[in-house]
Amino acid sequence: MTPETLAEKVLSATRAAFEALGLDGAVLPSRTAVERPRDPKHGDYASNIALQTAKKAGTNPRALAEQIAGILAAADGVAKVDIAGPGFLNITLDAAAAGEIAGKIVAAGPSYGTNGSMEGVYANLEFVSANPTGPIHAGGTRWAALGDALARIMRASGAKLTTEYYVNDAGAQIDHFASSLLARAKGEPTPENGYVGAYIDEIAADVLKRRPDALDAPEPLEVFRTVGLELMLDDIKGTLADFGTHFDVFFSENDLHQRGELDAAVQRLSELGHVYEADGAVWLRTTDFGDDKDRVLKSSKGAWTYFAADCAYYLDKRERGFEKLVLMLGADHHGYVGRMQAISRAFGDEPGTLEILIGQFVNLLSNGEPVRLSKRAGTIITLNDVVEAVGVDAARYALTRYSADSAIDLDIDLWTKHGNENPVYYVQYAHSRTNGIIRTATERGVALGDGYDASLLSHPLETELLKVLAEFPAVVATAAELREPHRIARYAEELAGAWHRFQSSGCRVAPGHDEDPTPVNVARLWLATASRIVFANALGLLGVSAPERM
RNA sequence: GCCUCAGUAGCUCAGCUGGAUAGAGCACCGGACUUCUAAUCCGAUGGUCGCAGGUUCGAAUCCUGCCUGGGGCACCA
Repeated sequence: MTPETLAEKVLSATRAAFEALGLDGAVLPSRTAVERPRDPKHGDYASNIALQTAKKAGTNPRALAEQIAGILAAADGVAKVDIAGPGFLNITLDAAAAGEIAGKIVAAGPSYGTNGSMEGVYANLEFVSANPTGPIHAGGTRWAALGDALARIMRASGAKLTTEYYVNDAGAQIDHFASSLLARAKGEPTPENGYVGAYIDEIAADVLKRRPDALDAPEPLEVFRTVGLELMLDDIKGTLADFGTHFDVFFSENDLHQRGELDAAVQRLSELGHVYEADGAVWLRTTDFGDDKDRVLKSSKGAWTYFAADCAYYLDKRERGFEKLVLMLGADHHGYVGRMQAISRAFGDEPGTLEILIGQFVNLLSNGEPVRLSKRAGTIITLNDVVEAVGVDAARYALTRYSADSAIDLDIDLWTKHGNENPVYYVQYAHSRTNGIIRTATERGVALGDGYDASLLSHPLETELLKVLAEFPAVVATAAELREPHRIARYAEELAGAWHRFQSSGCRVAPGHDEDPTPVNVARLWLATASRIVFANALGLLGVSAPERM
């Protein structure tokens, strides 16, 4: 029995109890959940529904719990229901009912963990969106890992999602980028506000390789702008692809300008009555929507601001049909939240249409000291530096196992260790060990066959492992709802612990060398196979590999 | 000054949409490999959940104020 099924039984038992006691069923929630108690003495699952509803219904939690327990105890698969403390229901399942979950997981395979919590949500998830004037830095690396994992998790929860990278290929920064390239190509010093680093020299050289005539062209700067941008963007795309992060759309800001979408967006905002002119500039009255000051759309010099492009981009996304726009930004951009939300409201959208996730910074540590300089970029640590230091798997795992709200110190020494102090190895090793055990059991004649006797999975550590396995779909759903990929990593670590404990307990999956397989071996092979599936699925949601052998 | 994130074991962090005796890894101490991967496991030690109030049957979790640290407050991009 899955926790979800049990929760439904708890709810229907509660409904029946309300009826029996003549209480008003209107106070009951439409759904409830059971939790896995920390203390095994409290049964397999616990429900606090009596505590949550008794007061509203005007009765005593304990009395209500008594009534629910009586009804629930008679349900299929429920062995025992105890009442504890102020009114907790402690539920123990039949071993067979608990053991069924292994079969369900094996049957579901790669789809185990998918759930419908975001079914029908048509969403756009934008992340990284680093300026194409240089390599992706450490902060962007975090969003690359986190955003990609979140995309996988939301899709596993049924969302119809497009991932998107906004390319700021218009404006002054690109001008500085182009003039920096041109200067280096001519062997001149980098101009003021220019970009420096080995990559500028490389790209300048590559532009010349592709366009040997670049310096003699009628407008050399334009050649360096166009070709340089393309090369830089290709470099970024390649880096992201190597990192396992996929974007459905790379959206060009320049296209917005070319298509006249800024004028159209501002026109629309103007019609809605939120635009005014003052001091020679054109403003959006964002203060009507909670921003702390109004924002300029067009400067007194007649140039569109970046903010005007933001408005156009927002409108473009909405006109492409997305109902929910999720935007991941670094903590250095949190000041943008107010004005971005104001754009959404100014266009008449409901609160919640635009959702902005703010993530804190990443520091790279080596020997306990912050690493500050990048080999290639010269100034700041890049995604490639991080991957070079710890590898893709460790980097992705390290960047997704912490809440985005926490600033993290990524310690190179820790994340390259081969031991259980390194969480990614701990989890990957558990997977490969599971795989090895299945391999050995298979060699010794154990096969899944047509089925297994679920009641044989009754050892306390088997029961515990089954409960952890059963939790996975709910963990995925919660991670999707709260946009918190780190829950998947933490869950994987918990599962690894449960698995290692099970297999260290003397509960053997494979028979001894000269022994014939028993029904217990078969049942455990189902359990091991289910475990392997969940490890692989959990790591898959994080974009981390699940090695067969280590 | 305002906004925002964080403050939980010696260290790094979970837990925070209110629930039972606050957890994990590391570190330290003591154990377990003729047996499916010891890259593992078991046990012990370790806590005024930053401080002070409040809300209630119940607060690490919600509210208010304060303290400390990170980040941010452009007609830049």
